Amino acid sequence: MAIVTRRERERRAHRRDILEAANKIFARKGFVSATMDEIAQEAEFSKAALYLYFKNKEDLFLSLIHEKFDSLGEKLREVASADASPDVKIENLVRVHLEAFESDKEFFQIIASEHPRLDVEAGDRLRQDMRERYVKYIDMIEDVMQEGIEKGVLKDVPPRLLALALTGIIHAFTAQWILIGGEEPLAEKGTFVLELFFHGARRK
Amino acid sequence: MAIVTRRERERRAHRRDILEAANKIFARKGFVSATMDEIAQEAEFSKAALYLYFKNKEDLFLSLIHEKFDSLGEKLREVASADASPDVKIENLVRVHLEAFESDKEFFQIIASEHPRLDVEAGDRLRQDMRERYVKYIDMIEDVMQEGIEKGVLKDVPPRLLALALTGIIHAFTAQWILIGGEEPLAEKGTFVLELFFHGARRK
Amino acid sequence: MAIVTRRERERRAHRRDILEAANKIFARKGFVSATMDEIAQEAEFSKAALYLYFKNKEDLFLSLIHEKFDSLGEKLREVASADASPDVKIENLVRVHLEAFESDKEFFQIIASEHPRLDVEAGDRLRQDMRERYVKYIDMIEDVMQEGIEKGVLKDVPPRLLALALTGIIHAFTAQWILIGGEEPLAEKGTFVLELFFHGARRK
Amino acid sequence: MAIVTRRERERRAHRRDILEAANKIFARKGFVSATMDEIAQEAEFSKAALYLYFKNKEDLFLSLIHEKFDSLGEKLREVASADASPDVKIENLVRVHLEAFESDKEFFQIIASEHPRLDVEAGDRLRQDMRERYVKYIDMIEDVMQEGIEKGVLKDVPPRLLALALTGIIHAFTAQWILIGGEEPLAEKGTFVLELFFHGARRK
DNA sequence: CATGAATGAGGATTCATTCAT
DNA sequence: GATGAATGAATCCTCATTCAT
Repeated sequence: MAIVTRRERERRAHRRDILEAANKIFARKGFVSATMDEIAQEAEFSKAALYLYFKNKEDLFLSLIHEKFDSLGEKLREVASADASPDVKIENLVRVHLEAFESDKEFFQIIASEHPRLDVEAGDRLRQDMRERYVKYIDMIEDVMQEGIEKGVLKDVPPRLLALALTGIIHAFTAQWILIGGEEPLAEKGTFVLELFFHGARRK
Repeated sequence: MAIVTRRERERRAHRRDILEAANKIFARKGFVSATMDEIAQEAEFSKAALYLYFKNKEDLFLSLIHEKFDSLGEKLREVASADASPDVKIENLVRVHLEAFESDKEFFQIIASEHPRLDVEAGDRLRQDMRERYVKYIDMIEDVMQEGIEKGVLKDVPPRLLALALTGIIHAFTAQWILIGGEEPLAEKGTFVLELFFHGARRK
Repeated sequence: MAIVTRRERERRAHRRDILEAANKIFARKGFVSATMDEIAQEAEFSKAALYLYFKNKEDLFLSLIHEKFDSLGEKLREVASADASPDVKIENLVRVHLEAFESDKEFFQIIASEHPRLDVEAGDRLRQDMRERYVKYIDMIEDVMQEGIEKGVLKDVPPRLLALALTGIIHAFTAQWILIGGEEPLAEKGTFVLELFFHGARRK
Repeated sequence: MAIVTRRERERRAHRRDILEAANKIFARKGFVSATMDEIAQEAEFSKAALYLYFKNKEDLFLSLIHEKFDSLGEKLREVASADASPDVKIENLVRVHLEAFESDKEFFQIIASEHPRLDVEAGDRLRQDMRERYVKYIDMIEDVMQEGIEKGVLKDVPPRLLALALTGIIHAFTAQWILIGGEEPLAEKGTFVLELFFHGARRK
């Protein structure tokens, strides 16, 4: 059992406050346009204080990405490794996704906007890092698809393509949902996503 | 008979050169991080020269967006208004999309990355403008879906959701394709996209 | 009892240093030609530091104008509202003026050179602001003239014209004084100014 | 009799057009802020054309100053060297001044605003040059004052101071006149200027 | 003679980051 | 640990001036 001093507790709380502020600002402006000044203001700390908790702007950004991404990853992993049929797993996958998006709209805006530039301009840690996370995330979904194929639930096509298709649909819905203000419950769209993914759009 | 002097011809060519350079740099760095200096270098012009052709950085960016977006829009409009069954139209929609992405990888990277921040931080022309284009683009696809529903080809569900699903799949495939380097022909994925969109992933 | 921390004291001192440097440079080059770089250099600060104390170049300039102008205005107001005959008031007016010019040669060079363009190209705060100050300044002198007329000391002519004439003479003397290097004491010219203003140049 | 070809005539006309445009723009913006582009636009010539008629911006400005200043100087010289009493000469001096100001409001705005910076930042021709003109101008007026003193019309005080006082009054009136829009006839103020200069403001 | 096009040399402003207190 | 203050390194944009046609 870890002993956590008051000092340590406070430290963590402050760190969290800063991350939350960063989340808001990065979502609003994107990585480049967001300024440390703004984030400090939002966090109600001095600019210099940010540097006590994070090495630099990139580190702050990355920490944010890691934390949130890991949290989603954790949930997905649970779903994927659960003892359930592929059907149920996929259903849960979608649900967890939509719930995550809904509860953290701001963060996923960041992801959506910063992701595409990742492969180019490689070299710096940031890009490399985000890319890896993303790949791992798709990999995990691919695994579920693979299992679905093996168990005869899904068509025998490249499972990566299935993973991409599913996440593509989810992301498109989410993007649209953000675009229209993110008010109505997103989770409700789950059944539609699944219906479409499983059976397609053509009338039988 | 349009009289085009050599002067005018050169002017247009230079404008085009700059746009192309901008395309490359914006795709690589995003709007904010791209610098006029870099673009000038890429275009083999002086920085000041850029300002002879475009009012400022935003104008340059917007001109780029307009031009390319309009070109895709034009092609989609042709497909949508052609005298063909919804099936064929959707097939063509996908094909045109993938072709466009393939032939202009760099540009669509820009779109993908700049779009998400558009609704936030709105106010300036740039955001407003891009947002409008995007909505118009989805609208057009929605119309095709609507027609498909009316003609009994597609399930009777909100056509906008169908439009989002289709573009979501396409974008996911494209993003992945870009991620892995954009080498293998993207167009080949068309049949898979259609199969998935029409019939879903479940084995019958 | 005002509590002034060392921090605060230093801040004010630095602000003052920058204003003084700005005074010098603006006087030498005029508002447009003066560069923030030069001012920073003169103030022995980094260029960026200037922006910690003033919003921008215009703000720096305006702050300078305000401060000095207000100081002169204050002195003139004292003179004007004193309990004294118009004769004495006018005498004091001239004296205060010449003293102010003499002790702040550089600043009044700025005024002289930036003022004329104020009415044209109006619109931005700077112009508007300087113009208002100037009008208020002439107004105050006009009031003294008005009083002189009412008390039968001055001829019954439009008091504004008298105000203009007096300041005109003063400014001409000052300009000349600056032109020849501003070395000999300017205050000595006071009696001559008064003699001329009161009795004119014609031999009796 | 000089033979003036059409070529030559046109050249001069163009030169004049440019000078006039420059007059307008310099008056509006001051030397530094005025741009060659604006002047070209106003003159309805290409920017490059300006350089066919004037070596550079400074040369254009100086040419303008010279021309106008010389014209005023010429008139003043005529007045000064006329066969008339000092009284009449001074009267004419004032009249010519006010007429000149009135007919060339824009130009004298330039003078008023650019003059003060002339003595500092010396070295470049421009400053040097304008300064000389100005001194010569005051000198000429001083000569008339000197003559007035010698003929017993004016008080025996340093004639330069008298010259400064007279021009000071005139300039103050003019500045005010410009400030209020320069509409009402300025020349009417002549008698007031003279009355004040000769007899002062005190009631007898 | 005239001009459209091009550019080098700045200049204002911003911002991540460092330090002394 | 926290912060106010300071700065170097960009970055956008402007403008006088030159040149090929």
